[in-house]
Amino acid sequence: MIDPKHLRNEPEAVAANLARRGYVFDVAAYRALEAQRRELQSVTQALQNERNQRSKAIGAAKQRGEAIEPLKVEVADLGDRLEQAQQRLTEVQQRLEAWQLELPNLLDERVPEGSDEADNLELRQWGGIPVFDFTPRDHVDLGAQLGGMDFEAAARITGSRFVTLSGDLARLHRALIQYMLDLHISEHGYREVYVPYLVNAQALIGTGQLPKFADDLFCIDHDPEWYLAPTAEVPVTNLVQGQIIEEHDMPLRFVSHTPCFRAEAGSYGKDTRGMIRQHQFEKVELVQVVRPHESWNALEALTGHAEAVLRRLGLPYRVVSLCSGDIGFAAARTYDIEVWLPAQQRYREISSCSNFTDFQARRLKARWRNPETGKPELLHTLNGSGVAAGRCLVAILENYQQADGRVAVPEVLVPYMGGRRWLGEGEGS
RNA sequence: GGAGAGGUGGCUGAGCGGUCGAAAGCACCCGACUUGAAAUCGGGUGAGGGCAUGCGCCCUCCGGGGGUUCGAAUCCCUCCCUCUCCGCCA
Repeated sequence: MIDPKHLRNEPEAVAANLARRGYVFDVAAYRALEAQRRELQSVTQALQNERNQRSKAIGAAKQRGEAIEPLKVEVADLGDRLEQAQQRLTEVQQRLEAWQLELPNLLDERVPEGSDEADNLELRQWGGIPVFDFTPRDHVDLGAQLGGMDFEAAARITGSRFVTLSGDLARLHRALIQYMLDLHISEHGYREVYVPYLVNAQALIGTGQLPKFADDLFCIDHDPEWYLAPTAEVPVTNLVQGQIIEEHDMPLRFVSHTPCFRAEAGSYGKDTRGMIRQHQFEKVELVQVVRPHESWNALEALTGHAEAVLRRLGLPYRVVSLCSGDIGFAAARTYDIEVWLPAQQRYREISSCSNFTDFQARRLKARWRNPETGKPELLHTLNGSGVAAGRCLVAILENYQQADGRVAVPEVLVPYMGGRRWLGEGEGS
């Protein structure tokens, strides 16, 4: 949520910022509603004040042993007037709040202008693009040849956009996750957390998935409604929901391995082949909870932590700064890390690292105690994939493939693979 | 699933329907004492919001929602959560 005070004081500035996203904020309509709110609130509070005074007077009179019936008659219609005013105020307040919950975060000024993916700004590349003396196969073909990647079985069990892995591939997938967790815990200072995969609406509102993006979520038939978490960002960031964090505990750095569930509504016909876009995938997520003044540095550090995974795995990648038209709802600034996929001859997103500034914190009522003021103040939240396991598996298969269909195991994963150096030979394949 | 207890400020914990936003303690801040610190003493200290934006005035908040009442932290209904015991169980 955008700071309501800022919204009130400078709606034009907010509108101008949001316009960069292509979001139209109707300042006049907002002003009108806000004026209504102000008027109704003043009236309501005046009535409440009167009620309080009268009630106190009645209480005092009663204690003096005076008759209170005449006093009660005087306030007979006060209750009705108050209730009416309150109802209208509540209605306007709810409309305002609903509106504010649908406003995306303000963009940082460094976010490049643009309308879509094509306008994202490349910041750096790492690793040479591999050259093959044969036509590289994609991960689906490789998986079929290696055995153990079965989309048909998953379709029987559930439907499209699911996969089953078995043997070496299942183990490699698990090895990746273990490796990433170990790296972030032992070298990057994160604390591992285990969290619920089913989350309630309030948690999703807190991080910004609701109310606007309900179509992207799987909802469970349960009262109250529960949703399958689309990313660990939701349960992990909500660890600080409603909390006041002491300064000496900050910054908080959490890493969590979870499955992620996405309805992928609106992506029909997109990436229908293979594991790139699934309803269910595994991810190792990095979340940071920081003091406001350090969040921009934290974004650089967090992105570096995600990059470290790809460097250690020897996977070529680039980092792009998402443009104003492509950046997510809650983010003030986002770096996407894109890994090279030889079969597609292009970079594909494997991590997305964002600074949400105080946008999520305001929705979450997540605060820290600022020692300079002694008061609880909104903190800043960040997160990034570190990294998506499914897509990383794809990248390893495609980048490490050999002419004969075997796949080399990245050096750092060998210990996690029981010493195995090759997929496609020996037991397990 | 069955039975019971409870959810109050940063924490612990009081609170006959009427100056209760809430006692007390802890923690914290300021001051005094002290060479300094500790201890002690005095004072202060919840959050969100509206109007004024000089001081200030006012509203809301005692798990969530609804109700009774002139008036609710206090009574009623309902939902959620926590704890204890029993049952079942990965």
